[in-house]
This record gives sequence, C-alpha cells and structure tokens, in this order.
Amino acid sequence: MEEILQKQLMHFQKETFQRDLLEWYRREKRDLPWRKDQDPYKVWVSEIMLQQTRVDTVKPFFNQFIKKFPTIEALAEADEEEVLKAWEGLGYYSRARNLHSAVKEVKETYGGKVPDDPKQLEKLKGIGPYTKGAILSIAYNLPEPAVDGNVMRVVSRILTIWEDIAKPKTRKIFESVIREIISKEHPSDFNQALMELGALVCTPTSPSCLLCPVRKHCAAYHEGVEEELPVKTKTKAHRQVQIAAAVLKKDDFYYIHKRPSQGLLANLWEFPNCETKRGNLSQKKQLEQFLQQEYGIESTIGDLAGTIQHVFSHLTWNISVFFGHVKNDTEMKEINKVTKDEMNQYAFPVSHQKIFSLYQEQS
DNA sequence: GAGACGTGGGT
DNA sequence: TACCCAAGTCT
Repeated sequence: MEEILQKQLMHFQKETFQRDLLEWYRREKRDLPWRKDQDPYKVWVSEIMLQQTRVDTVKPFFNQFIKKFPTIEALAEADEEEVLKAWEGLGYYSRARNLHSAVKEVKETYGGKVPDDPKQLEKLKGIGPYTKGAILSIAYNLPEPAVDGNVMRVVSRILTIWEDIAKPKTRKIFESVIREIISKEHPSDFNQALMELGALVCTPTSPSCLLCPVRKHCAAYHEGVEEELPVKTKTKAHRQVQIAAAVLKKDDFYYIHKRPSQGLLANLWEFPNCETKRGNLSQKKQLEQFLQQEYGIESTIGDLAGTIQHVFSHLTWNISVFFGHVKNDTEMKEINKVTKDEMNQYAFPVSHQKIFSLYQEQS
C-alpha cells in the first residue's frame, strides 16, 4: 500500500468509525428480499443480480427467481432455457449462464453446499473478487473485503484516495484498506453498511454529507472535495450499427433464431435480422437477400414498419423493422417456427420484445 | 489491460 | 438530448 495511505490509516479512528457506521446501518438499512436470512445460495443469487444493476430493478427478478428455483438443487436441475427466461430483461445474460453452471458445479463437487473457502469460491464461474468477498462476509460472516463501486467511492472520499477507480489494479488498494478497517466482530454488517451508505448517502453526485453518520471521519468532507472524488477516467464513445429485422409469419407460425452461444446476448432468441450497409441496395433488399442466403427463406418483405433503438454499454443498434410473409421455407435452416403462445417460453432481448409489440400494434 | 457485456433511471 | 451511472466478470 502507498506510504501516505499507511500514515493516514495510523491516525484513523477505526473503532469509532466502525461504531458510527454500524449504528447507522442497523437503524437505517433497507428491508430487502435477500436480507430475510443468510442462506448462502440466496446471498449468491442476489450478489450476481446486483452486479452493475440497481436494487429496485433486481427486487422483482430476485423474488421470482427464488420462487422458481428455491435451492441449489432446483437451479442445478433446471434447463438453461428456463434459467435464461427467468433472467429475461435483467441484462448481462452471461451472469445467468455462469451462475447456472457454477451451481451445478457446487452440487457435484461440494455436495450442494456453497464453499466458505476463498480459493474454492473464486474458481466458480461468474464469481470474481467482489462476489467472493460478498459471499464470505455476508453469508459466512468472515472478515473479507467486498470492494464494489460503492465501497471505492465511499472509501476514496473518507481517506481522499486519488487513484483512478476505472483502472483494474486500483481495486487492490481498496481491498488493503478494508482489511485494515473492517470490523472483525461484524464483517457482514460492516461491508453491507459501506455499500448501503454509498447507495443512500454517499452518492456519486451531490452526496448528503449533512446526513452522513461518518462525516466526522471523512477527509474529503473536511477538505470540501467530496464532489471531486472518486477519480474516474472517461470511457470512449461507442459505435453505431444499422440493423434490419423481420417479423415473418406464415399461417400461425413466427420465425425466430437462436443467437450464438458466445458474445452479445448469447443464447437468446431474436427475429431474423442483419447488419445493413449504406449503398445502392435498400435495407429491404439487403434483408431479403440475407434471409435467402443465411436461412434459406424466400420471403416478401413489406415497407418499413418502424424503428427501434437498442443502446448497449459499448454500441447502439438502430433497428429498422419490417414485416413479411414467407413464400417458401423448404430449404430453411437455423430457424425455429413457433406460435405466438410458444414464444413465451423463449428469452428475447428487450429490443426484440419491442419489435414484437410493434408488430402486434400494427396488425 | 482494454474492451465486451444489458438495461433502465437520473440529471 | 446525451451523457453517466449501478452491489463486476470474463477474455
């Protein structure tokens, strides 16, 4: 750890800080579905869902997921299709596939008990340094750091740490700090209190310092630089992609395609679509050619029915939506034909749910 | 280490 | 409107 930081920590009132923080947490903590007990499986599921995702978004997904898969065994025995369906709309779908895979691993290798050993935990798919620490501290009350964005923001302010939190190696500095200041008696509450403080009081913009239970310990508050911290370098602008998508119908059947098992929206279902390029060929023509060449579908495509934008972290799809009729599918491949009712069993990305809504509005 | 990987909400 | 963000992990 940095020498300056070491010196600062020597003067830090660790015991009173812990007491002030824990007292506030026990008074103010939110009543959340995953705080009803300390079942390691539920802690695990909640921590995966909460990655890069707001509490209010997670709540309904967590309740429904636990109802459907109440135990390790129940989830281990489920089909991936079912698990993805339960995750539909939550985003970052590799989390669902990794969780499913890791739960099967726990059932087979550890007899269905979530490991309380850091070395075993970090081998499981989808469990990185943060989630490992969260499970160890929250489910097993072990004094391990669980450093997420909240903790880096809160701690960077309290100790005026000016390292760039966008850089991966910066997390290690915060883990060292937490090992120094964590409550050995109440590591679970301590870690959760730090995150709760970040969510409710020590917010990214306009933090409520006057309501903060630990402001007397906060160097950034005393120096008036709380808005300058944490330091986080900008991310670059993302790229735009033009897409043409088709809702194809023949008799009572719709045509859907399963995305590849790797990459963006892996293993989710979608309406047939392709990236289009600006040029002499219209989007409609490019789409018809694609459907013929890629999927062996002869179709008649109508005029542009509408557009839908799908913004990801790293790119944007600008989707032109077309409706069409299939003339001949005897040579068809890589496509499932399903009725409207059957479609409910398949997980679609939000943009493709919108595509179908558009279709239903117009027919 | 930088970029991929979703979605919805806040300013 | 156009960012930025929210309990990160994988490649």
